[in-house]
Amino acid sequence: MFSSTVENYLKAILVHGEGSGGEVMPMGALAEALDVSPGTVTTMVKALAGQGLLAHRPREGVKLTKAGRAAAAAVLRKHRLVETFLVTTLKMDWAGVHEEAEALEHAVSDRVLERIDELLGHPTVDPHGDPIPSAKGEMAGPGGASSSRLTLASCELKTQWSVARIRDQTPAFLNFIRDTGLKPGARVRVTRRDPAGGVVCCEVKGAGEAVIGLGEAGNIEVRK
Amino acid sequence: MFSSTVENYLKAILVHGEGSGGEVMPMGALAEALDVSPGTVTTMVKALAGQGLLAHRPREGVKLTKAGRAAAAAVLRKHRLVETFLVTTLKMDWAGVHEEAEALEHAVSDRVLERIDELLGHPTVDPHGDPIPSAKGEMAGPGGASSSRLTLASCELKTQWSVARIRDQTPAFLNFIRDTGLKPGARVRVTRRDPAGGVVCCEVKGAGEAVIGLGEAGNIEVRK
DNA sequence: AAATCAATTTTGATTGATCAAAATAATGTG
DNA sequence: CACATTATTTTGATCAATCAAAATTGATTT
Ligand SMILES: [Mn+2]
Ligand SMILES: [Mn+2]
Ligand SMILES: [Mn+2]
Ligand SMILES: [Mn+2]
Repeated sequence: MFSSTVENYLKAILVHGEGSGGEVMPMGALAEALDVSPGTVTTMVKALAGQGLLAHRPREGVKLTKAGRAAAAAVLRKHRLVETFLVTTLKMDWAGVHEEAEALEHAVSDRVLERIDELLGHPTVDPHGDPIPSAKGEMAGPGGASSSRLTLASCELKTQWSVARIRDQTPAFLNFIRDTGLKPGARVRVTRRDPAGGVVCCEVKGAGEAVIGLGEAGNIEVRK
Repeated sequence: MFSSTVENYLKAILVHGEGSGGEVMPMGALAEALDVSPGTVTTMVKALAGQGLLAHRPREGVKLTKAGRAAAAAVLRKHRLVETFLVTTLKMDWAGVHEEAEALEHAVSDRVLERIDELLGHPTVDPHGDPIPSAKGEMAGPGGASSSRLTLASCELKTQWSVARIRDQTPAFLNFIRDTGLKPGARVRVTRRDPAGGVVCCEVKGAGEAVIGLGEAGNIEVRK
Protein backbone atom coordinates (compact mmCIF):
# COMPACT_ATOMS: atom_id res chain seq x y z
CA MET A 1 0.00 0.00 0.00
CA PHE A 2 2.44 2.69 1.18
CA SER A 3 6.18 2.69 0.65
CA SER A 4 8.49 2.18 3.61
CA THR A 5 9.45 5.81 3.27
CA VAL A 6 5.87 7.00 3.56
CA GLU A 7 5.25 4.69 6.51
CA ASN A 8 8.27 6.11 8.28
CA TYR A 9 7.08 9.68 7.74
CA LEU A 10 3.63 8.95 9.09
CA LYS A 11 4.89 7.00 12.07
CA ALA A 12 7.40 9.71 12.98
CA ILE A 13 4.62 12.30 13.07
CA LEU A 14 2.43 10.05 15.19
CA VAL A 15 5.10 9.29 17.78
CA HIS A 16 6.02 12.96 17.93
CA GLY A 17 2.42 13.71 18.84
CA GLU A 18 2.54 10.91 21.41
CA GLY A 19 5.21 12.79 23.30
CA SER A 20 3.89 16.32 22.78
CA GLY A 21 0.12 16.36 22.89
CA GLY A 22 -0.95 16.07 19.28
CA GLU A 23 0.24 19.48 18.09
CA VAL A 24 1.74 20.15 14.70
CA MET A 25 5.21 18.77 14.16
CA PRO A 26 7.70 21.33 12.81
CA MET A 27 9.37 20.41 9.55
CA GLY A 28 12.76 20.57 11.18
CA ALA A 29 11.80 18.04 13.83
CA LEU A 30 10.55 15.69 11.15
CA ALA A 31 13.75 16.07 9.16
CA GLU A 32 15.68 15.36 12.33
CA ALA A 33 13.61 12.31 13.23
CA LEU A 34 13.98 10.81 9.77
CA ASP A 35 17.56 11.90 9.28
CA VAL A 36 16.95 13.57 5.94
CA SER A 37 17.47 17.15 4.82
CA PRO A 38 14.78 19.80 5.47
CA GLY A 39 14.18 20.30 1.78
CA THR A 40 13.45 16.64 1.35
CA VAL A 41 10.83 16.81 4.05
CA THR A 42 9.12 19.83 2.51
CA THR A 43 8.88 18.04 -0.83
CA MET A 44 7.65 14.81 0.66
CA VAL A 45 5.16 16.49 2.96
CA LYS A 46 3.57 18.30 0.07
CA ALA A 47 3.17 15.01 -1.76
CA LEU A 48 1.64 13.31 1.27
CA ALA A 49 -0.67 16.25 1.87
CA GLY A 50 -1.76 15.85 -1.74
CA GLN A 51 -2.65 12.26 -0.92
CA GLY A 52 -4.74 13.36 2.01
CA LEU A 53 -2.51 11.74 4.60
CA LEU A 54 -1.52 14.91 6.36
CA ALA A 55 -2.16 18.61 6.56
CA HIS A 56 0.67 20.97 5.78
CA ARG A 57 0.60 24.37 7.50
CA PRO A 58 3.37 26.19 5.60
CA ARG A 59 6.11 27.61 7.82
CA GLU A 60 4.35 25.94 10.71
CA GLY A 61 4.51 22.19 10.46
CA VAL A 62 2.51 19.04 9.74
CA LYS A 63 -0.38 17.25 11.35
CA LEU A 64 -1.87 13.86 10.47
CA THR A 65 -5.30 13.62 8.92
CA LYS A 66 -7.73 10.89 9.95
CA ALA A 67 -6.47 8.66 7.16
CA GLY A 68 -2.87 9.47 7.96
CA ARG A 69 -3.31 8.68 11.63
CA ALA A 70 -4.91 5.35 10.85
CA ALA A 71 -2.05 4.37 8.58
CA ALA A 72 0.50 5.57 11.11
CA ALA A 73 -1.16 3.66 13.93
CA ALA A 74 -1.04 0.48 11.87
CA VAL A 75 2.69 0.89 11.35
CA LEU A 76 3.31 1.74 14.99
CA ARG A 77 1.30 -1.30 16.00
CA LYS A 78 3.50 -3.46 13.80
CA HIS A 79 6.61 -1.87 15.22
CA ARG A 80 5.69 -2.45 18.82
CA LEU A 81 4.22 -5.90 18.39
CA VAL A 82 7.33 -6.92 16.51
CA GLU A 83 9.53 -5.56 19.28
CA THR A 84 7.53 -7.52 21.82
CA PHE A 85 7.76 -10.64 19.69
CA LEU A 86 11.52 -10.31 19.30
CA VAL A 87 12.01 -10.00 23.04
CA THR A 88 9.41 -12.49 24.22
CA THR A 89 9.48 -15.21 21.60
CA LEU A 90 12.93 -14.92 20.10
CA LYS A 91 14.63 -13.93 23.37
CA MET A 92 16.58 -11.12 21.78
CA ASP A 93 18.40 -8.48 23.75
CA TRP A 94 15.93 -5.66 24.10
CA ALA A 95 18.51 -2.94 23.48
CA GLY A 96 18.64 -3.94 19.83
CA VAL A 97 15.04 -4.68 19.00
CA HIS A 98 14.08 -1.14 18.03
CA GLU A 99 16.44 -1.17 15.09
CA GLU A 100 15.23 -4.59 13.97
CA ALA A 101 11.60 -3.53 14.22
CA GLU A 102 12.37 -0.41 12.22
CA ALA A 103 12.86 -2.63 9.17
CA LEU A 104 10.40 -5.42 9.96
CA GLU A 105 7.47 -3.06 10.49
CA HIS A 106 7.39 -2.56 6.71
CA ALA A 107 7.61 -6.22 5.77
CA VAL A 108 5.23 -7.88 8.21
CA SER A 109 1.81 -8.32 6.64
CA ASP A 110 -1.46 -7.92 8.50
CA ARG A 111 -1.95 -11.67 8.43
CA VAL A 112 1.44 -12.34 9.97
CA LEU A 113 0.89 -9.63 12.54
CA GLU A 114 -2.41 -11.22 13.44
CA ARG A 115 -0.64 -14.48 14.26
CA ILE A 116 2.07 -12.73 16.25
CA ASP A 117 -0.50 -10.83 18.26
CA GLU A 118 -2.29 -14.09 18.97
CA LEU A 119 0.91 -15.88 19.95
CA LEU A 120 1.78 -13.11 22.40
CA GLY A 121 -1.69 -13.02 23.90
CA HIS A 122 -2.66 -9.54 22.69
CA PRO A 123 -0.17 -7.47 24.67
CA THR A 124 -0.98 -3.81 25.28
CA VAL A 125 2.51 -2.47 25.87
CA ASP A 126 5.85 -3.15 24.22
CA PRO A 127 9.10 -4.05 26.00
CA HIS A 128 9.87 -0.38 26.66
CA GLY A 129 6.46 0.18 28.17
CA ASP A 130 5.07 2.06 25.17
CA PRO A 131 1.40 1.38 24.36
CA ILE A 132 0.58 -0.85 21.38
CA PRO A 133 -2.21 0.62 19.24
CA SER A 134 -5.17 -1.70 18.84
CA ALA A 135 -6.03 -3.34 15.53
CA LYS A 136 -8.59 -0.57 15.01
CA GLY A 137 -5.91 2.05 15.48
CA GLU A 138 -6.89 3.13 18.97
CA MET A 139 -3.99 4.40 20.99
CA ALA A 140 -4.18 3.79 24.71
CA GLY A 141 -3.73 7.37 25.94
CA PRO A 142 0.07 7.46 25.99
CA GLY A 143 1.35 10.91 26.92
CA GLY A 144 -1.98 11.92 28.29
CA ALA A 145 -4.78 10.69 30.45
CA SER A 146 -3.91 7.31 31.95
CA SER A 147 -1.25 8.00 34.58
CA SER A 148 0.11 11.25 35.94
CA ARG A 149 3.55 10.55 34.52
CA LEU A 150 5.38 9.89 37.74
CA THR A 151 9.05 8.97 37.50
CA LEU A 152 11.75 7.76 39.80
CA ALA A 153 12.72 11.43 40.09
CA SER A 154 9.29 12.50 41.31
CA CYS A 155 7.53 9.59 42.99
CA GLU A 156 6.99 9.24 46.70
CA LEU A 157 9.84 7.74 48.73
CA LYS A 158 9.69 4.38 50.46
CA THR A 159 6.62 3.28 48.54
CA GLN A 160 6.42 0.28 46.21
CA TRP A 161 6.21 1.36 42.58
CA SER A 162 6.10 -0.53 39.36
CA VAL A 163 8.31 0.56 36.44
CA ALA A 164 5.92 1.53 33.65
CA ARG A 165 8.00 2.91 30.83
CA ILE A 166 11.51 3.86 29.80
CA ARG A 167 11.61 7.25 28.09
CA ASP A 168 15.22 7.28 27.00
CA GLN A 169 15.45 4.39 24.58
CA THR A 170 19.04 4.74 23.48
CA PRO A 171 20.84 1.39 23.52
CA ALA A 172 23.26 2.59 26.18
CA PHE A 173 20.51 3.57 28.58
CA LEU A 174 18.56 0.42 27.86
CA ASN A 175 21.61 -1.66 28.66
CA PHE A 176 21.95 0.20 31.93
CA ILE A 177 18.31 -0.51 32.66
CA ARG A 178 18.79 -4.19 31.91
CA ASP A 179 21.79 -4.34 34.23
CA THR A 180 19.96 -2.67 37.11
CA GLY A 181 16.83 -4.72 36.54
CA LEU A 182 14.71 -1.57 36.24
CA LYS A 183 12.72 -2.92 33.30
CA PRO A 184 9.01 -2.25 32.84
CA GLY A 185 7.15 -4.39 35.34
CA ALA A 186 9.94 -4.36 37.92
CA ARG A 187 8.91 -3.43 41.48
CA VAL A 188 10.96 -0.64 42.92
CA ARG A 189 11.19 1.47 46.06
CA VAL A 190 13.14 4.76 46.19
CA THR A 191 15.13 4.75 49.40
CA ARG A 192 16.90 8.08 49.11
CA ARG A 193 16.91 11.07 46.78
CA ASP A 194 19.63 13.73 46.93
CA PRO A 195 18.81 16.67 44.66
CA ALA A 196 22.03 18.49 45.60
CA GLY A 197 24.23 15.57 44.66
CA GLY A 198 21.87 14.55 41.84
CA VAL A 199 21.59 10.95 42.98
CA VAL A 200 18.68 8.58 43.43
CA CYS A 201 19.01 5.30 45.31
CA CYS A 202 16.51 2.56 45.00
CA GLU A 203 15.79 -1.00 45.91
CA VAL A 204 14.75 -3.17 42.97
CA LYS A 205 12.75 -6.25 43.94
CA GLY A 206 14.84 -9.28 43.09
CA ALA A 207 17.77 -7.28 41.72
CA GLY A 208 19.16 -5.44 44.75
CA GLU A 209 20.29 -1.85 45.08
CA ALA A 210 20.54 0.61 42.21
CA VAL A 211 22.04 4.10 42.15
CA ILE A 212 21.08 6.39 39.32
CA GLY A 213 21.45 10.05 38.35
CA LEU A 214 18.52 12.34 39.03
CA GLY A 215 18.16 13.30 35.37
CA GLU A 216 18.25 9.65 34.36
CA ALA A 217 15.71 8.78 37.05
CA GLY A 218 13.37 11.23 35.34
CA ASN A 219 13.43 8.96 32.30
CA ILE A 220 11.98 6.02 34.17
CA GLU A 221 8.23 6.24 34.56
CA VAL A 222 6.53 4.45 37.41
CA ARG A 223 2.95 3.64 38.33
CA LYS A 224 0.75 2.37 41.15
CA MET B 1 24.16 -4.30 2.20
CA PHE B 2 22.22 -5.03 -1.00
CA SER B 3 18.86 -3.59 -1.99
CA SER B 4 15.80 -5.83 -2.04
CA THR B 5 15.89 -5.59 -5.80
CA VAL B 6 19.44 -6.88 -6.00
CA GLU B 7 18.66 -9.65 -3.54
CA ASN B 8 15.72 -10.75 -5.65
CA TYR B 9 17.84 -10.85 -8.79
CA LEU B 10 20.53 -12.96 -7.16
CA LYS B 11 18.08 -15.35 -5.53
CA ALA B 12 16.17 -15.83 -8.78
CA ILE B 13 19.35 -16.85 -10.55
CA LEU B 14 20.29 -19.23 -7.76
CA VAL B 15 16.93 -20.99 -7.66
CA HIS B 16 16.95 -21.25 -11.44
CA GLY B 17 20.25 -23.10 -11.19
CA GLU B 18 18.77 -25.29 -8.46
CA GLY B 19 16.23 -26.62 -10.94
CA SER B 20 18.45 -26.79 -14.00
CA GLY B 21 21.95 -27.85 -13.05
CA GLY B 22 23.85 -24.62 -12.57
CA GLU B 23 23.88 -23.47 -16.20
CA VAL B 24 23.53 -19.88 -17.34
CA MET B 25 20.11 -18.35 -16.93
CA PRO B 26 18.78 -16.68 -20.08
CA MET B 27 17.89 -13.00 -19.70
CA GLY B 28 14.32 -13.74 -20.69
CA ALA B 29 13.89 -16.30 -17.96
CA LEU B 30 15.20 -13.82 -15.43
CA ALA B 31 12.83 -11.13 -16.68
CA GLU B 32 10.01 -13.64 -16.40
CA ALA B 33 10.97 -14.74 -12.91
CA LEU B 34 11.19 -11.18 -11.64
CA ASP B 35 8.23 -9.92 -13.62
CA VAL B 36 10.11 -7.00 -15.15
CA SER B 37 10.81 -6.13 -18.77
CA PRO B 38 13.77 -7.67 -20.61
CA GLY B 39 15.45 -4.31 -21.03
CA THR B 40 15.34 -3.74 -17.31
CA VAL B 41 17.11 -7.01 -16.75
CA THR B 42 19.85 -6.21 -19.24
CA THR B 43 20.50 -2.89 -17.54
CA MET B 44 20.48 -4.35 -14.06
CA VAL B 45 22.59 -7.34 -14.99
CA LYS B 46 25.30 -5.12 -16.38
CA ALA B 47 25.33 -3.16 -13.15
CA LEU B 48 25.55 -6.31 -11.03
CA ALA B 49 28.26 -7.74 -13.25
CA GLY B 50 30.15 -4.51 -12.65
CA GLN B 51 29.88 -5.20 -8.94
CA GLY B 52 31.32 -8.65 -9.38
CA LEU B 53 28.15 -10.43 -8.36
CA LEU B 54 27.53 -12.19 -11.63
CA ALA B 55 28.98 -12.88 -15.05
CA HIS B 56 27.11 -11.65 -18.07
CA ARG B 57 27.56 -13.60 -21.29
CA PRO B 58 25.94 -11.25 -23.83
CA ARG B 59 23.13 -12.83 -25.84
CA GLU B 60 23.59 -15.93 -23.71
CA GLY B 61 22.58 -15.28 -20.13
CA VAL B 62 23.89 -14.80 -16.59
CA LYS B 63 25.71 -16.91 -14.05
CA LEU B 64 26.48 -16.13 -10.42
CA THR B 65 30.04 -15.48 -9.33
CA LYS B 66 31.36 -16.84 -6.05
CA ALA B 67 30.38 -13.62 -4.29
CA GLY B 68 27.01 -13.56 -5.99
CA ARG B 69 26.25 -17.12 -5.02
CA ALA B 70 27.14 -16.46 -1.40
CA ALA B 71 24.83 -13.46 -1.26
CA ALA B 72 22.07 -15.37 -3.03
CA ALA B 73 22.37 -18.33 -0.68
CA ALA B 74 22.03 -16.01 2.31
CA VAL B 75 18.80 -14.62 0.91
CA LEU B 76 17.46 -18.05 0.02
CA ARG B 77 18.31 -19.24 3.51
CA LYS B 78 16.33 -16.38 4.94
CA HIS B 79 13.43 -17.09 2.64
CA ARG B 80 13.20 -20.75 3.52
CA LEU B 81 13.82 -20.39 7.22
CA VAL B 82 11.16 -17.70 7.35
CA GLU B 83 8.71 -19.96 5.53
CA THR B 84 9.42 -22.72 8.00
CA PHE B 85 9.00 -20.32 10.88
CA LEU B 86 5.68 -19.03 9.57
CA VAL B 87 4.30 -22.55 9.24
CA THR B 88 5.81 -24.10 12.34
CA THR B 89 5.75 -21.32 14.89
CA LEU B 90 3.00 -19.03 13.67
CA LYS B 91 0.81 -21.85 12.33
CA MET B 92 0.10 -20.08 9.08
CA ASP B 93 -1.46 -21.78 6.10
CA TRP B 94 1.47 -22.99 4.04
CA ALA B 95 -0.10 -21.99 0.73
CA GLY B 96 0.51 -18.35 1.57
CA VAL B 97 3.90 -18.37 3.20
CA HIS B 98 5.91 -18.00 0.02
CA GLU B 99 4.48 -14.59 -0.63
CA GLU B 100 5.06 -13.48 2.96
CA ALA B 101 8.63 -14.73 2.90
CA GLU B 102 9.23 -12.89 -0.35
CA ALA B 103 9.04 -9.64 1.59
CA LEU B 104 10.42 -10.76 4.94
CA GLU B 105 13.61 -12.21 3.44
CA HIS B 106 14.81 -8.63 2.90
CA ALA B 107 13.94 -7.34 6.36
CA VAL B 108 15.09 -10.14 8.64
CA SER B 109 18.58 -9.44 9.93
CA ASP B 110 21.23 -12.09 10.45
CA ARG B 111 20.77 -11.78 14.18
CA VAL B 112 17.04 -12.37 13.97
CA LEU B 113 17.54 -15.24 11.57
CA GLU B 114 19.97 -16.80 13.98
CA ARG B 115 17.33 -16.83 16.70
CA ILE B 116 14.69 -18.23 14.34
CA ASP B 117 17.04 -20.99 13.24
CA GLU B 118 17.70 -21.82 16.86
CA LEU B 119 14.02 -21.81 17.77
CA LEU B 120 13.24 -24.20 14.93
CA GLY B 121 16.09 -26.54 15.81
CA HIS B 122 18.18 -25.91 12.67
CA PRO B 123 15.85 -27.38 10.07
CA THR B 124 17.36 -28.51 6.76
CA VAL B 125 14.28 -28.34 4.56
CA ASP B 126 11.43 -25.85 4.30
CA PRO B 127 7.70 -26.67 4.35
CA HIS B 128 7.72 -27.46 0.63
CA GLY B 129 10.65 -29.83 1.03
CA ASP B 130 13.18 -27.45 -0.47
CA PRO B 131 16.64 -27.53 1.10
CA ILE B 132 17.66 -24.66 3.39
CA PRO B 133 21.20 -23.43 2.66
CA SER B 134 23.49 -23.56 5.68
CA ALA B 135 24.76 -20.42 7.40
CA LYS B 136 27.98 -20.83 5.39
CA GLY B 137 25.99 -20.86 2.18
CA GLU B 138 26.28 -24.57 1.48
CA MET B 139 23.34 -25.93 -0.47
CA ALA B 140 22.39 -29.52 0.24
CA GLY B 141 22.50 -30.92 -3.33
CA PRO B 142 18.97 -29.95 -4.37
CA GLY B 143 18.31 -30.96 -7.96
CA GLY B 144 21.30 -33.26 -8.05
CA ALA B 145 23.02 -35.94 -6.06
CA SER B 146 20.97 -36.78 -2.97
CA SER B 147 17.96 -38.71 -4.22
CA SER B 148 17.17 -40.04 -7.67
CA ARG B 149 14.17 -37.70 -7.99
CA LEU B 150 11.44 -40.28 -7.73
CA THR B 151 7.87 -39.00 -7.83
CA LEU B 152 4.41 -40.44 -7.30
CA ALA B 153 4.35 -40.86 -11.08
CA SER B 154 7.47 -43.00 -11.19
CA CYS B 155 7.95 -44.74 -7.84
CA GLU B 156 7.36 -48.42 -7.25
CA LEU B 157 3.79 -49.51 -6.49
CA LYS B 158 2.64 -50.88 -3.16
CA THR B 159 5.75 -49.69 -1.35
CA GLN B 160 5.80 -47.20 1.52
CA TRP B 161 7.26 -43.87 0.42
CA SER B 162 7.75 -40.60 2.15
CA VAL B 163 6.76 -37.36 0.44
CA ALA B 164 9.98 -35.37 0.05
CA ARG B 165 9.15 -32.27 -1.92
CA ILE B 166 6.39 -30.49 -3.80
CA ARG B 167 7.62 -29.15 -7.13
CA ASP B 168 4.54 -27.19 -8.15
CA GLN B 169 4.26 -24.51 -5.52
CA THR B 170 1.30 -22.59 -6.84
CA PRO B 171 -1.22 -21.86 -4.08
CA ALA B 172 -3.89 -23.93 -5.81
CA PHE B 173 -1.74 -27.02 -5.95
CA LEU B 174 -0.51 -26.51 -2.41
CA ASN B 175 -4.09 -26.30 -1.21
CA PHE B 176 -4.84 -29.56 -2.99
CA ILE B 177 -1.81 -31.11 -1.32
CA ARG B 178 -2.96 -29.91 2.09
CA ASP B 179 -6.42 -31.38 1.51
CA THR B 180 -5.08 -34.76 0.47
CA GLY B 181 -2.51 -34.82 3.25
CA LEU B 182 0.32 -35.36 0.77
CA LYS B 183 2.64 -32.89 2.53
CA PRO B 184 6.37 -33.45 2.85
CA GLY B 185 6.90 -36.10 5.50
CA ALA B 186 3.62 -37.88 4.81
CA ARG B 187 3.86 -41.64 4.29
CA VAL B 188 2.25 -42.81 1.09
CA ARG B 189 1.70 -45.99 -0.92
CA VAL B 190 0.67 -45.94 -4.59
CA THR B 191 -2.05 -48.54 -5.01
CA ARG B 192 -2.78 -48.16 -8.70
CA ARG B 193 -1.44 -46.23 -11.64
CA ASP B 194 -3.34 -45.96 -14.92
CA PRO B 195 -1.23 -44.25 -17.61
CA ALA B 196 -4.01 -44.53 -20.18
CA GLY B 197 -6.52 -42.77 -17.97
CA GLY B 198 -3.84 -40.53 -16.46
CA VAL B 199 -4.76 -41.36 -12.90
CA VAL B 200 -2.76 -42.28 -9.82
CA CYS B 201 -4.41 -43.68 -6.70
CA CYS B 202 -2.67 -43.74 -3.39
CA GLU B 203 -3.14 -44.42 0.23
CA VAL B 204 -1.93 -41.64 2.51
CA LYS B 205 -1.09 -42.77 6.03
CA GLY B 206 -3.55 -41.12 8.38
CA ALA B 207 -5.44 -39.28 5.65
CA GLY B 208 -7.06 -42.03 3.62
CA GLU B 209 -7.30 -42.44 -0.15
CA ALA B 210 -6.16 -39.84 -2.69
CA VAL B 211 -6.66 -39.77 -6.44
CA ILE B 212 -4.44 -37.51 -8.47
CA GLY B 213 -3.61 -36.84 -12.11
CA LEU B 214 -0.51 -38.45 -13.55
CA GLY B 215 1.03 -35.14 -14.46
CA GLU B 216 0.32 -33.77 -11.02
CA ALA B 217 1.74 -36.90 -9.43
CA GLY B 218 5.00 -36.09 -11.21
CA ASN B 219 5.20 -32.92 -9.14
CA ILE B 220 5.32 -34.80 -5.86
CA GLU B 221 8.74 -36.12 -5.07
CA VAL B 222 9.10 -39.12 -2.79
CA ARG B 223 12.00 -40.81 -1.03
CA LYS B 224 12.96 -43.93 0.90
C1' DA C 1 12.28 50.50 11.38
C1' DA C 2 16.37 48.13 9.92
C1' DA C 3 19.27 44.43 10.50
C1' DT C 4 19.93 39.76 11.77
C1' DC C 5 18.87 35.00 12.46
C1' DA C 6 16.76 30.58 12.11
C1' DA C 7 13.48 27.79 9.90
C1' DT C 8 11.51 26.66 5.75
C1' DT C 9 10.95 26.40 0.89
C1' DT C 10 12.65 26.44 -3.81
C1' DT C 11 15.70 25.11 -7.31
C1' DG C 12 18.48 22.14 -9.93
C1' DA C 13 20.63 17.86 -9.88
C1' DT C 14 21.49 12.78 -8.81
C1' DT C 15 20.55 7.79 -8.12
C1' DG C 16 18.14 3.34 -8.52
C1' DA C 17 14.69 1.04 -10.75
C1' DT C 18 11.73 0.76 -14.02
C1' DC C 19 9.11 0.91 -18.92
C1' DA C 20 7.97 1.14 -24.05
C1' DA C 21 9.56 1.09 -28.33
C1' DA C 22 13.26 0.85 -31.68
C1' DA C 23 17.58 -1.38 -33.05
C1' DT C 24 20.36 -5.38 -33.35
C1' DA C 25 21.85 -10.10 -33.38
C1' DA C 26 21.26 -15.05 -33.59
C1' DT C 27 18.63 -18.81 -35.25
C1' DG C 28 15.74 -21.42 -38.01
C1' DT C 29 13.03 -22.06 -42.78
C1' DG C 30 12.35 -22.44 -47.29
C1' DC D 1 21.31 -17.54 -49.32
C1' DA D 2 17.29 -14.46 -48.12
C1' DC D 3 13.59 -13.96 -45.01
C1' DA D 4 11.11 -14.41 -40.89
C1' DT D 5 11.12 -15.16 -36.09
C1' DT D 6 12.76 -14.61 -31.54
C1' DA D 7 15.81 -13.01 -27.84
C1' DT D 8 18.47 -9.40 -26.37
C1' DT D 9 20.22 -4.85 -26.14
C1' DT D 10 19.86 0.17 -26.75
C1' DT D 11 17.63 4.39 -26.36
C1' DG D 12 15.04 7.89 -24.25
C1' DA D 13 11.93 8.73 -20.67
C1' DT D 14 9.62 8.48 -16.04
C1' DC D 15 9.09 8.11 -10.95
C1' DA D 16 10.31 8.10 -6.03
C1' DA D 17 13.50 9.75 -2.94
C1' DT D 18 17.07 12.15 -1.97
C1' DC D 19 20.85 16.23 -1.51
C1' DA D 20 23.27 20.85 -1.57
C1' DA D 21 22.92 25.38 -2.04
C1' DA D 22 20.28 29.51 -2.85
C1' DA D 23 16.08 32.15 -1.91
C1' DT D 24 12.40 33.36 1.03
C1' DT D 25 9.84 34.29 5.13
C1' DG D 26 8.72 35.36 10.05
C1' DA D 27 10.35 36.40 14.17
C1' DT D 28 13.90 38.63 17.24
C1' DT D 29 17.15 42.11 18.19
C1' DT D 30 19.10 46.30 18.20
MN1 LIG E 1 10.84 1.89 9.70
MN1 LIG F 1 9.46 0.27 21.74
MN1 LIG G 1 11.89 -11.09 -2.23
MN1 LIG H 1 9.58 -22.90 -0.04
